[in-house]
Amino acid sequence: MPDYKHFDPDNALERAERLFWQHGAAKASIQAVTVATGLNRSSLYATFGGKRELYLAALRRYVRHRARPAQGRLTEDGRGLPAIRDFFTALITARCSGEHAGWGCMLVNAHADADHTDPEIRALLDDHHRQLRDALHAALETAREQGQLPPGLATEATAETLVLLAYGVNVRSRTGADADSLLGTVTATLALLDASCP
Amino acid sequence: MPDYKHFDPDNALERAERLFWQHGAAKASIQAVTVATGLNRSSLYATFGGKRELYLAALRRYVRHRARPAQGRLTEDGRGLPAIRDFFTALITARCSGEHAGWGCMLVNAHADADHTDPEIRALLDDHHRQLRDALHAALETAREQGQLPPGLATEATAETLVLLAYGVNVRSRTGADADSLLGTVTATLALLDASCP
DNA sequence: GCTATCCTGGAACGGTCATTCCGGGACCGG
DNA sequence: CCGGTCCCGGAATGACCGTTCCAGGATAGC
Repeated sequence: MPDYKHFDPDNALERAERLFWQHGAAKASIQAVTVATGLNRSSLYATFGGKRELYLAALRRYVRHRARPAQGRLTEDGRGLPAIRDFFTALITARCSGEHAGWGCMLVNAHADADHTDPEIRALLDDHHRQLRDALHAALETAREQGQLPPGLATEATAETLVLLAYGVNVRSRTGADADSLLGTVTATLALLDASCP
Repeated sequence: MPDYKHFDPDNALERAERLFWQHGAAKASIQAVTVATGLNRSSLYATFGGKRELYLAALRRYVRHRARPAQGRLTEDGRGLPAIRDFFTALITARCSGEHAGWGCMLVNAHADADHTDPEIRALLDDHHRQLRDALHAALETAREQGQLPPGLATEATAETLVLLAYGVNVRSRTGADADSLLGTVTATLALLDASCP
């Protein structure tokens, strides 16, 4: 082994991830990535391949480091509806304040700004969608077992609804929507689930 | 008056609108617009200005020709919840079948692929958001007057929720989500509004 | 210390981007 | 029919895009 990498690939990938996340796949240029990472074009191409591969790697990193942990917290929280509420509260907080405020969700952004005909991207988006829906569905099932839900509720369709609501939150957060009105939608939705037919 | 325009500006704008709608602001090039419209670059620039102005004009045309009519139908439909149901049904049909299937909503796409820091774009998106929310709110108020809703329902927050649900539908339709699962979310949501506390 | 191997830096590539400019021709008012 | 005015066609511009290539330097095994 004659030489070693002089940089941390995952660190570089994180910079790229943030660039793609904030500005979109089309508008974030390789040049911008080299500036953000301090890497040379050659190293970038040698490590990740072309731009498409880099974007895909960044997207996968986003799933691994951002989406999956949040989803994992939801899955491991056995409280039912309160778990769902906390999931949305954390989501809205992350979207409206802190370092990534106004960036939305990279996966939701990818629906619009990435090549949504690319089968690999599409599979990734579909995969994440399914997982989030299943996690919400499991939480709803838990809630039902604990008597938190009206008896006839269609948990599967409701889980899908909650995913779409989360997508909506992510979309709107990009124009700087205020956290309160977004939280209001969650409160209203959960009140509907919770208090109906008491 | 020495000369007249040899083309219909609005027709050209419609072609541009479709291009931006389908592919996004960043990926649709002026070259592609000239091909789609059959116009020369000169005519394009003389008529619309630069790319930013063309995109804004296309966005405004989308609001005028696509978003506002749908919203108008909702506003003029005095039936309350059935009006809301029909609004969503028409939305999902338009998103999942026909000529524009898989294109999503140009306004929702703009959240991710346009420059969401541009104040003019942001104002346009906020404006449309407010109008759709108000239309849904009015429909909910009508529903309440007709006894279709549970008494204590927060119609404002619920209207905002429905807008976000619509955004979610638009996002997911871009990856080719099937209409049935999207319709299921609407059915579940309306069932929650309708049947709760009967 | 030598050598073979890989990484790094920087230049260079062709292509495409948005934008501009000008010449030629078509039209309308007179 | 004529002249002035504007539109259309096409070429040209400079900047930036993603990608490739090559020379030089650093390293690990021997």
